[in-house]
Amino acid sequence: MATMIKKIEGQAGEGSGDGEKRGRKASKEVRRQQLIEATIDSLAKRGYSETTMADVADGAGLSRGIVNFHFESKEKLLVATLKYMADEYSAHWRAAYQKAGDDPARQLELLVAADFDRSICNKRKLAAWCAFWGEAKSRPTYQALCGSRDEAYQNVFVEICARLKAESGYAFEPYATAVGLCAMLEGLWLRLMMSTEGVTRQSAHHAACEYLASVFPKQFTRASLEAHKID
Amino acid sequence: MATMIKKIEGQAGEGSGDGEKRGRKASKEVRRQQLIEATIDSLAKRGYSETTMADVADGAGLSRGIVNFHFESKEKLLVATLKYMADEYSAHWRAAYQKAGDDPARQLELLVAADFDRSICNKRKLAAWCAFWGEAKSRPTYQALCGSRDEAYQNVFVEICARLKAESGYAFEPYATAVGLCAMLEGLWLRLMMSTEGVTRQSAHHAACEYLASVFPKQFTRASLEAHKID
DNA sequence: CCGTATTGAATGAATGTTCAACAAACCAAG
DNA sequence: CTTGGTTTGTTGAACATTCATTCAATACGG
Repeated sequence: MATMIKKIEGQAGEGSGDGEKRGRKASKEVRRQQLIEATIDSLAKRGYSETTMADVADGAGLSRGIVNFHFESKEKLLVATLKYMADEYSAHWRAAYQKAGDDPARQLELLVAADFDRSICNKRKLAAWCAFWGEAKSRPTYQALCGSRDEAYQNVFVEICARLKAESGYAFEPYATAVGLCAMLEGLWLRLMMSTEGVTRQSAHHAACEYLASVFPKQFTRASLEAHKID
Repeated sequence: MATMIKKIEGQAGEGSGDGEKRGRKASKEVRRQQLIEATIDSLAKRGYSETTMADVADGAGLSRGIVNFHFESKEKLLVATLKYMADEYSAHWRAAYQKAGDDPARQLELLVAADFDRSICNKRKLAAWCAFWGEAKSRPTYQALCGSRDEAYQNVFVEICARLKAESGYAFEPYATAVGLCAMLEGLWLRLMMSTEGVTRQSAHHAACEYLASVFPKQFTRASLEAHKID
């Protein structure tokens, strides 16, 4: 934690050259970041309904009233936390998508692998996501932020499926197939979070690869997917 | 609601012939049922964190203190509610499984269809499930009840996949394929609950069928699955 | 010194739980 | 079929607790 703060302070320091209140403002951002991380911790450890302002403050090693200073209310804190996670997730899969170049098969493989990357697919983050999902139905703000993830994400998969069908003459419907794939990825996340044992990041990724090999046999063999395992 | 109560009272009356305190005991069960239904309503409408004892009591049209009489505490009420839903779900898929006979392909088709049946796959129940999922990580009791659903359920799918592989010579791994399929079904539920529009029970079921047709081409054609659509 | 970040105690609202009083069902006796 | 007493279900107000929010006082960088 301390390391991360140092790094961010460093970045802010080097980043923009406007002096004056930069130090202050950077510190302010550091605090927000710090409190958001503590919020994710609390969500993962205690669940949404038992996450309290006091617990967040304690987790960040700060005093009780601090959260209402940096965020206006508990509601705002939670929205900021969800937004933070949504942005992080979005940036992560877009990076993988870009790295894959123009080959749809490679795009698919990297996008699927990205979903099981350590940096975003760990018990802590998964638990936090699930906590928000559980409340999303009754809160339009959460629903919008959780849903926006899918909007663009799913469209990319639809496009990839359509291209693979065109180039290899598959019989499937691109849209329905893409929806099913996205659902499977989310479902595997759910399982990773739920089951105490038996399911690991590796085995979940393996199940997804099994799907790729079955549905897109012209592009993927089980041997080739095996070779590109995640860590 | 009133209709349901009548029916249950009637069943209890006809059912067992031990007189004495039977009428009372039936009424007690009716109250529990009524309160559990009100709890599901509240979970769906307000979410887990905003579900209060007062709201449950109001929803059932009863007084405030009644819940602590029939259930010992809020915690116990919620556990009973989850158990109720888990039992209902279990009974539902087991019925479909039994109805399918011994043909693995038919078992698969009916099990998948059962997951999108109106009686269990509706916004109200889905929202309640998701509310519990969101809290499952931090509560061993919830985790056990949510997980027990999968235990037996998933094993059935593994068995079916193994038999289909043996009889038709597929290349997939039965276990990984079954895990992926179960995950997809859960993920589709999640999507049904999340997205305000665009996803319906029918389209979700369609996506699952698309998966069946892609992974088990020897057993399913898109045309045949189309013929057995759900209502 | 000025202004800003931070503290921690005080406050008030929300909520789960308890309980004494009340109502209704039940049963036995007249 | 009444009657009276007993058990059981129900009510709603009182209580205690938890928790988000507020704010006056304080520390500290510029």
